[in-house]
Amino acid sequence: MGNLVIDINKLEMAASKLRAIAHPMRIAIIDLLNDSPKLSVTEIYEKLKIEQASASHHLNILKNKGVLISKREGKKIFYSLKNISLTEIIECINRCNED
Amino acid sequence: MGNLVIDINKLEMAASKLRAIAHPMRIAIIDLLNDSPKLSVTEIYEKLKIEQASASHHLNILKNKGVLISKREGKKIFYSLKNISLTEIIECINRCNED
DNA sequence: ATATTATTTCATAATTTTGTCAAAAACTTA
DNA sequence: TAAGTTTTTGACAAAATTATGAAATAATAT
Repeated sequence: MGNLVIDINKLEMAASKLRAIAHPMRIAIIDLLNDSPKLSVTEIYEKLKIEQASASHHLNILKNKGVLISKREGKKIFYSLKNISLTEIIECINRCNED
Repeated sequence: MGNLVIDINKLEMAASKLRAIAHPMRIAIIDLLNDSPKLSVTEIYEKLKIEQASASHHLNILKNKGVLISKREGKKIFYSLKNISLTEIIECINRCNED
């Protein structure tokens, strides 16, 4: 009785992951990466017409939340959607939205 | 190409729902309601030792996000977990946390 | 070393969330 | 109707979170 049924840490992780994704510029980044297997920071900031540092910042947020992965190849660092990818996330969202 | 795959509205709804739940006092409220089928606002604020208005605000947030439902009976208004309840939410969280 | 690419840090601005108070509303009972 | 409960609402300031831009730093390739 009265025992905490919900793990507040997991909740906060999930909430912060969704919050991270629910941002116009980051949606745009995810959208770009949904069409290309991988893109460098330069490609991303040029396509989206934002500053490099800004792109890096957003990419880092998405990486920290486990949405993206990065891999260096020569000079550049390429970002990709983490394999489990969007369909899983979207399924989760829809589940959360069921009323 | 470049078409928005994610519905930003659904994302924001899910994010805000999780954010609503991921709050210590609201977790406590959900926890209380997990043990009782229904509780009045008075019962809740007394058990949690918070102000009535504060309880009402939190309850309203949870109700707006579809976590709780309310029903008037005589003088009092009783809140309950919305039937789909916690197991669904917890499953969703765990899904979201899969790495 | 130099140029390129990306990250990190820092300051600051903007936004969101919270808590509290007082007033209003909804309802019941006498 | 008047008086008493119970709950909601709105307004406001404090606190916390998030966003943004500029400059410094790091890592790599040639």
